[in-house]
Amino acid sequence: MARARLQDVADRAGVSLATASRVLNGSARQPGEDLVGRVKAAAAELGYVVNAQAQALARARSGLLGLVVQDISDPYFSSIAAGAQAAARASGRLVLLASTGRDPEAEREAVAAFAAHRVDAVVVAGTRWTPDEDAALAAELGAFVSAGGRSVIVGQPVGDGSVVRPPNATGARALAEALLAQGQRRFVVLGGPARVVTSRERTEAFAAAARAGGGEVAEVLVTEFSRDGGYAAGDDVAELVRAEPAGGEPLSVFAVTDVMAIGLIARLRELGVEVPRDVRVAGFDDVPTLRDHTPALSTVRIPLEEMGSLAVQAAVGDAAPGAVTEVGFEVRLRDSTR
Amino acid sequence: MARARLQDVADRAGVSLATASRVLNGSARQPGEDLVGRVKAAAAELGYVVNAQAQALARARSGLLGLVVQDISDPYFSSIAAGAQAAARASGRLVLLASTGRDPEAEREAVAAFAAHRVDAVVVAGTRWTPDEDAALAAELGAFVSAGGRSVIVGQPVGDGSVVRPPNATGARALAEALLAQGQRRFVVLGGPARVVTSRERTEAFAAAARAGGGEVAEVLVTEFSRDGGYAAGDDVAELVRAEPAGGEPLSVFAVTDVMAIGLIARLRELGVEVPRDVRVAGFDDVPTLRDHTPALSTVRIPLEEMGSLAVQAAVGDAAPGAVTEVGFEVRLRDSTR
DNA sequence: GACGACGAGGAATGCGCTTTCCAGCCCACG
DNA sequence: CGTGGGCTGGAAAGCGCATTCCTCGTCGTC
Repeated sequence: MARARLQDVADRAGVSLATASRVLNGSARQPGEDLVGRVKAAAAELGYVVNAQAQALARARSGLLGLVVQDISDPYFSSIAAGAQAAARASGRLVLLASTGRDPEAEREAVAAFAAHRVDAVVVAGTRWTPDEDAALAAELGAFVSAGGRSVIVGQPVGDGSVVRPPNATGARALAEALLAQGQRRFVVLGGPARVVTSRERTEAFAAAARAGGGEVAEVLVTEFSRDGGYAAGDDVAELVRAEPAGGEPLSVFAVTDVMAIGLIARLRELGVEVPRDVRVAGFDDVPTLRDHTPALSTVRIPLEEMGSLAVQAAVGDAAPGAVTEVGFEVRLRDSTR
Repeated sequence: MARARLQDVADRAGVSLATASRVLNGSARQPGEDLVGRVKAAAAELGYVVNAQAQALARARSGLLGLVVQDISDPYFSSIAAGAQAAARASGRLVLLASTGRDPEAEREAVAAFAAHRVDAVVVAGTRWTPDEDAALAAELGAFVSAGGRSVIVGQPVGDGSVVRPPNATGARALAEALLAQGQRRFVVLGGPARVVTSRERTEAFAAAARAGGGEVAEVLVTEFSRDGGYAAGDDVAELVRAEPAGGEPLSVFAVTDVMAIGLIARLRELGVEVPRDVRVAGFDDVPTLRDHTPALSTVRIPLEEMGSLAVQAAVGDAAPGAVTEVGFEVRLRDSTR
């Protein structure tokens, strides 16, 4: 059966199209009670389902929210997505999702596709790259915004638009200080490539704070920004550990994300290096799925769901565009750095 | 600046609306070379971005795909979503995401909202509940399908529409057989409430196979269908373990999902019950994020991303609606059942 | 009792695009 | 040289809805 149109409902109820529209789709002006009843009954009988596309066209707003993340299967992003989705629903909007596989060009394409669908706002979550690689995205977002859209970045700012800022520097600094307070002095930082801004921010802040507090950063290891990167770095870390004078304080490794820390620990275990006995390891993010890892991972908790939710609120609320929201964090020292 | 319309492009290029449309939006009929050039140039100069809403209205297809999952932050669903999103992109479609928090009514609402947005197809992922609770969803899907949409379920069939079937029964059976083959005989099953069909399917198949193979199912524990449920059941399991005669074969627990198994193991550890020394634990799903858990979890791997991708292909491809795709699985015996 | 204000319902316009249908042209062929 | 077929570009009719006017009826007021 073909879909009923609003006109069909109006005909069946014996009213005009305008009246039916006012009854069914939330107009400020409500017709008389009898008409309302007739229209609603007719709509129910016909199984009328409003066409949101047509509505969007007529109203010039789609009720859609674009969310682009770098990898939806990564718990970091899926947590953000959960928060964003919930907030979007609360605001009566639907979420258009794009998962880009960490490809800057795919990010740009996603924003372009969202713009074509006339989303009310777009939220881009994920670390930034080099200015060059970000340029295309910035341009696309700029075009979108200057055409009347709103954009919010979760991560490092790119172009204009609001930003929800993860506490990379402050969190990494606080973590360093907490480890120093425990008496740890010799550190290794395990980061991703320099072009990954999140990695760079955490690395630099941690290293600076460690040195400022009297610690030493023995090495900054660079690997892939992923679990497998952490795993791959296991051999290098094991070597560093073995080169340490026996009997001293164990080395402390700060892996710039939890998943890298997890991969690292897995490889170390295979190599017979025990955490925290032989080397301590801390991560960053406190992703929920890894809560039950052994040894329990010391890390910096950041409120991922809240970040998603804040981003959406900034995107659809009446907050001034261009606002920067820095969220809180909490250092969690657990067994992996005992 | 207001958005340029196709009409503006046509005017600037000195051609008709029809010609501009044919040039820019993939018509079979392409105008002469000079016109094509002029139109493209005009579009570029104006920064023209097609309005997909209007296109959808005129073409009567939206290029949208609705995906409803029960909890996007759960790695089970985020993996499915990753596969679905990738397949959707490959087919040139955008994904509308709804995460329902395991609320059947929210599932129904999501499908209704998708129907309003005239998605080409909707994919519903997640376990089913009781027939009563599923009725509303079934009706909503039925209406959507009879209005010309397509629907695919990942999980247990509800209403008509195609199904991508996780190998719950066959997988659980195979796991039981594998454990029996290792010489294990005494089992406990840790499942969710009976209304959670996925839990029921796995529980029943496992128990039947265990008994058929000469094993004994000492108990079927019921808890929440989540990590916390597994955690909460830890005390009961610990008690069962302590009640065992010393020196015998350790008990084997089959938790119907990995996350439940993880929660269970976490609680057992707190209680001083070691896995696998004091009790063995197996899970189901083999979610990627838990790959590095200790002890490594014995489980049944199911191809989550592939399931998402298959569902989308069934939804947008020309496969016969109503098809049932059962995916494969692989029993993975690891340390937790040694 | 007449006039004006107000409110309720309906006709019509437009949102931005696709797609028929038409008219005009050029070429080939008889 | 005339006619028909095949193209090409354009005009126009929707797609399904929101919303602005407009009209008409009703009630209140003087």
